[in-house]
Amino acid sequence: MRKGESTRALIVARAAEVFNVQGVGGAAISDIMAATGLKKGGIYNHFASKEELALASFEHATAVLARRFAPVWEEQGVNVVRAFIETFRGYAQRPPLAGGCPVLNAAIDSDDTNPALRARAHAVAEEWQERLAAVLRGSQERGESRPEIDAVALASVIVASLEGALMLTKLSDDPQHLQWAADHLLDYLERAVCC
Amino acid sequence: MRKGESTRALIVARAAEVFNVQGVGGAAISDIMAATGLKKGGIYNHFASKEELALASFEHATAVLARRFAPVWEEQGVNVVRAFIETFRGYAQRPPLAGGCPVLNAAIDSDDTNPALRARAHAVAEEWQERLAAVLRGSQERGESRPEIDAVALASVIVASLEGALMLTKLSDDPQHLQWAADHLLDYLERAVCC
Amino acid sequence: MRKGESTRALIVARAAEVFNVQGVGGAAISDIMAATGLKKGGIYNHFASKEELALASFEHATAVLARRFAPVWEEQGVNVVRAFIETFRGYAQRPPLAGGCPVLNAAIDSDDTNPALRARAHAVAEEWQERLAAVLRGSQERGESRPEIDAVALASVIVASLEGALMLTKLSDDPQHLQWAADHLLDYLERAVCC
Amino acid sequence: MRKGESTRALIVARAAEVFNVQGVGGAAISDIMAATGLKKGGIYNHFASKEELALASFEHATAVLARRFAPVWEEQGVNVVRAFIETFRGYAQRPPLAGGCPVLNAAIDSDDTNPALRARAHAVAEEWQERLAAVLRGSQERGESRPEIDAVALASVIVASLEGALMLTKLSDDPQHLQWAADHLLDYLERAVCC
DNA sequence: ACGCACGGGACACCCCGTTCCT
DNA sequence: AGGAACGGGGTGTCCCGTGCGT
Repeated sequence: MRKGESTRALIVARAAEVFNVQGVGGAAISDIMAATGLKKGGIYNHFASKEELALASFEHATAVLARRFAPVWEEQGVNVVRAFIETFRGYAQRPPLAGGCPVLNAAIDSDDTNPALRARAHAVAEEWQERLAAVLRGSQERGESRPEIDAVALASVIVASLEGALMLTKLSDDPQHLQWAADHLLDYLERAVCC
Repeated sequence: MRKGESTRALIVARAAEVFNVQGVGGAAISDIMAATGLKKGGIYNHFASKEELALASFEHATAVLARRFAPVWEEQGVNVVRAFIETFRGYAQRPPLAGGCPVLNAAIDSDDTNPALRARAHAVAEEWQERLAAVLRGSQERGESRPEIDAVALASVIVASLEGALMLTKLSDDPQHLQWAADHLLDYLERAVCC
Repeated sequence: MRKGESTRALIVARAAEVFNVQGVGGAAISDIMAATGLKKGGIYNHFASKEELALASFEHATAVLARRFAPVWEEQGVNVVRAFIETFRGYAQRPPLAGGCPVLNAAIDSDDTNPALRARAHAVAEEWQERLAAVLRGSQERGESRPEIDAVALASVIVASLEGALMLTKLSDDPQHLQWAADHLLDYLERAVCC
Repeated sequence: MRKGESTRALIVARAAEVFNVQGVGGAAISDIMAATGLKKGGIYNHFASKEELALASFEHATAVLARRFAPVWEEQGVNVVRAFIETFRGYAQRPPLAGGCPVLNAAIDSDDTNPALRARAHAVAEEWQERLAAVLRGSQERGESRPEIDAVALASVIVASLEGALMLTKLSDDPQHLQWAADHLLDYLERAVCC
């Protein structure tokens, strides 16, 4: 790897956390400077603007998320859903990124500004739901799950519950909300699966 | 009401929406000026600082929320929970405030800055959960609900699911997520209640 | 005078010296900040850009020059020329502006950039020459000076000699060059006048 | 001449013009790059810093001047002075260096910065005056010139007049000023010489 | 009570000089 | 010798909060 690329990777990695904690609008380049140890010139050598850096940083954040969730999609059948829930539960002890779930943050943080960033967050959330829905539908087709359940709806509920619990956990600084949500979803899943 | 007070009320009402949409840090006084038609002097006559205005605005936002939820707490027994869920479902068509749920926004928007604002949002979320938990516990004590359910946990799950669904709705601009979450919770509730 | 106007006048007065010493391109806004005690916002409140400030500053510089030279034009006949030379000679002890003659500086400093500034400097130099030439021509018409002398040329020589001597004085830090030039011109004038 | 030396000579020659036109502070390395066709690394291979390049460039500029003035000092007696004036007059049609007289430019351009450059310019101006003064003194000693004239002062006046006229010519883009100054000096010289 | 101008401060982006690596 | 990379400074803009005038 060339010198510049490793520097660029460093910037992106640090900036991803800074942006995730402070928001894109709330973070100044000086914060990125402090986090990376580089000066302004060194940062603007790799990115034309703050927005470009923000986009690359979010891309990095989603890549970190993807790496965390990679084992989830390796599971078989409904175990995918269980692994997804457990992985989310792990956010409490071992967050993939400082500042919480980047999807949640990006959804709220960027209102109208940064439509690109918002689109990326949307894409990640959609991918999660689609994958979960596909697994649930497959389970139904194999007769392992109750057919009257709306797979798409359940996938949405799973993601929503976990993200919402993450928010409550962040707000109250109490990881219990995440545990409750995970337990609730697993419990609900048991009844939906067994037939 | 004196002249000044009505002006103050106007400022707070408009500022609440502006802050809810753009965030406290992202909103400039000039935005408040545009929203109220007043000039800077007119605003700073009523509030010492932007932060003070933000606090008063959030107070206003919670008051609006409280008014919206007032009928909920008038219900009897578990109907309180059902009414709570339905009220949340109504967010999609008729949001109490432009920009979405102020609790959700405040939870994400204010990371470390504005600890007072964060505390207020936390208090609202806690109040919701405590009231729902109390209702559920009362229902259990009266033998109307299954005793093995953790009332506090369920209250947390309800709030988390709805707030999370609100986030997904905002992210995808699709109110369906909220519907799914509400349906799911009502469905779950039915099974918990009937015995 | 309103508050802002006095501030503006202060900025212009200080900036005129800074620009005259360091040149427009060589002077940073931070130098103006240090010279005025104001911060950047306070300066840019009064001027849209550095160039606009530079123009206003040069306008101030020419006004200072005009005030210094005002008594010169009050003189009668060829005494105007003598007074002009003596006033220039006074530059050595009491420069009208720190950094030397703004006309000389502007002529060299602004090569292609700042054509407006260059035009102003040109106008001042032209005015001097025209006034001197008019005086000399009047003297010739009254028969007080030798008619074979080219008034326009002599006016040019006077200004050129004094500005050039000013340059040598600046370069060698020796006011003698200015004295020599003044003495030479006065001596030459004597022979041209008496007939 | 080795390859590197010819490159160095090319850089110096081009840079001398760039610096003479834009000033040392006003010229960027990128301007030198554009003028030479070299890249930054190619330039910094030969010069440790911009200032060192500026100094070498000014040295080159003075060498060009010296070559132009070499025939002047070959003349006999007061003809040296006449040749000096005529050579200066030739500046208008055939400037030795783009951007005007480097002595004049250096005197104004470098205020405090680049004291070395200033010293070089001073040395050139002094050398001119001393040589002219020596010639004039020699003429007086030989009884060819009026003894009451201050040779040193006249030398200063000659240089000052010509440099000042050069400035006016540059400012007004009219070579006439230079002609007038030359004519005036020659005319004055005639009267000083004849006895 | 409200408008406006003013000043302080921070920030994004740009450009330049210099060094290092190739 | 080329070119990327980095440090530093500079410009213009925005915003917050204050004070004066109305």
